Amino acid sequence: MDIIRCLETFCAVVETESFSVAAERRYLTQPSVSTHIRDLEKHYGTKLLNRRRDGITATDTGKVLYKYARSMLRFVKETEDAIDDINKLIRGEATIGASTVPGTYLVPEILSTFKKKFPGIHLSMKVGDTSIIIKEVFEQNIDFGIVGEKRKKPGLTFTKLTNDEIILIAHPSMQKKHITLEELKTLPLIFREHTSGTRMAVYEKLQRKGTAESGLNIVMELGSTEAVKQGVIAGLGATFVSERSIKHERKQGLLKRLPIQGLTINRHFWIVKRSTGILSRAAHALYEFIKKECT
Amino acid sequence: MDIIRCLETFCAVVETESFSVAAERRYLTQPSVSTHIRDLEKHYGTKLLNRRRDGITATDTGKVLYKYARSMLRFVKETEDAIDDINKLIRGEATIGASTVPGTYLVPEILSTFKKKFPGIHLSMKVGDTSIIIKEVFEQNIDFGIVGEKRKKPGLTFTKLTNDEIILIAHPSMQKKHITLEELKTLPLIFREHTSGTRMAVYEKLQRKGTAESGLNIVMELGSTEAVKQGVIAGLGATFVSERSIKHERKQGLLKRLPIQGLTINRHFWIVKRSTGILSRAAHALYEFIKKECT
DNA sequence: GGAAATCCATAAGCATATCTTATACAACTG
DNA sequence: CAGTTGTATAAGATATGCTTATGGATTTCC
Repeated sequence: MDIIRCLETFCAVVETESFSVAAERRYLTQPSVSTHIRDLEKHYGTKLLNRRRDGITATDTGKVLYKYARSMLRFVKETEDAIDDINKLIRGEATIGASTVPGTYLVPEILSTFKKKFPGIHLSMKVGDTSIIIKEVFEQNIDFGIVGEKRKKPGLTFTKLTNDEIILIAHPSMQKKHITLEELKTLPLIFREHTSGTRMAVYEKLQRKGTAESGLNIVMELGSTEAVKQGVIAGLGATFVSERSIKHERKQGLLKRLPIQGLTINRHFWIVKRSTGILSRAAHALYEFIKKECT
Repeated sequence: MDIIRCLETFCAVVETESFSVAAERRYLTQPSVSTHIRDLEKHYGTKLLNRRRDGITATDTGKVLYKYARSMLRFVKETEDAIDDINKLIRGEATIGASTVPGTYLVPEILSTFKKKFPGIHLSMKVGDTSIIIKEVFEQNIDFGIVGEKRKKPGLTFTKLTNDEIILIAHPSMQKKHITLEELKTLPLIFREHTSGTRMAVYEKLQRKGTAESGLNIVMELGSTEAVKQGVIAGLGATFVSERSIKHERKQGLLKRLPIQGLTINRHFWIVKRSTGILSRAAHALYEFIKKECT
């Protein structure tokens, strides 16, 4: 039993005084909350919550546990912060390469996130053809590369970064189960600014299918993915996002996916590094970070 | 990921300076330790341990995490103690019933353990025929009962307590895969004192199979299950124990099970209570405790 | 110098835990 | 009294974590 997880749920229940509300807050279903609480009650050998019709209250024991649990969760957080603080101090540099597609659509965003966590690491990226990037890795000019395809070459290791599909999402009230490319042209769309990697990837793909930007019905441009999401939830239009970024919202039924017939925008990449080569601390941190972000 | 579990492993590795030794200490295999550490390193985004041939050392970050982890684990323990302390204060009484077999072999031990955790609860037990116990539960003379069989009766709920098989264990060097009842008679045996529930259960079963106590080759009588186990590990003889109590030792290959042809001592019981009846706090604690102990 | 041993990493298969969906049940609410 | 709200339970799907087996790197011993 993952006690930290259960205690988080327990705290949520105590604070919201409800299993079902706590479930929402924790992005779980209500039955999961029930089992978390049951497990805790079993673990500590005592009842922790009074289930009454007029709301949930902690028992005396539950109140004590709540105090401990809160401190414990705070402590877990503190630990993470402490390690993060150390990471902030790491200095060094990492030089990576990326082929055109990931170098345009994927890596810049990741690097910018990485930079926040490791501000002391100086990053540089070289964008070029897959063959060039692979050659550069082999010749130790860059620490590692991110490319769109795997190639056999002794001394190099390729690791797959999981698919990150870009999907169209709409308000759940939307009747249709899927739409055609033609229908897409009339659909009210919300987008981020032109420089967004997701937006560029979508445009490129649409263009290859014969649909130009001007052919779309863009009703709004917003500054952040979050704002765009909220726009869709508010029913202002549909948008394209990476599948990963809307897990919660889809689970909660706030958004629904709207497949487009004959159009999937699937990005999957490979990370290539020398099999034997030992990475610098900075490069290693970046390597692991990218793997973590794309898995 | 169960972070507490991983941190426990991490601390064990730091303290033992070895993955494999830590694995033993934690009753895990070495690959499990590897993944725990890998998961932590991924989680915190940084290397935590230096893997060198001359032993494992924590990185600077690892050292910091170790300090946090130790406090965290201490805190988890403290929380448990705090709840236990509250449990100690619970006063009340619980009256249960048990049919002859569980009332002799199983319940006394459980009650004694329970009494340590809840010293303020006054316990009493009535032993009698299954039918009588069930009647007593129904008539609310006792809080609940533990019986050897399930009977259909409206208004009562039966919950199965998992099997607790009593098995013969021997030193792993023992050649044979299994033995006969005849061979058992010559096998050097270690036992606990006569009043042990396990011992009584074994004797009773053997007697029914036509083997008296005097027919056994008892070489030693020791005071505790732990001492008996150590005796077997030391190669002094074989013994009977409940399957549950030797999980670790069997996993580690310190002990092996020695099945006896035509002899299984399998105890499984039912706990019976009124379907609607609400138990007192004390009785409820005992009810949950028994379920927890026997699952 | 080479064989054996030690120690950690990785892979594959399997067991178990943990989710989710569906359903039951109890207590209010209109 | 039907409908609604809120938690418990059951069953099935999925994910996680553990173990066994294996590999690679390094050291030790003869």
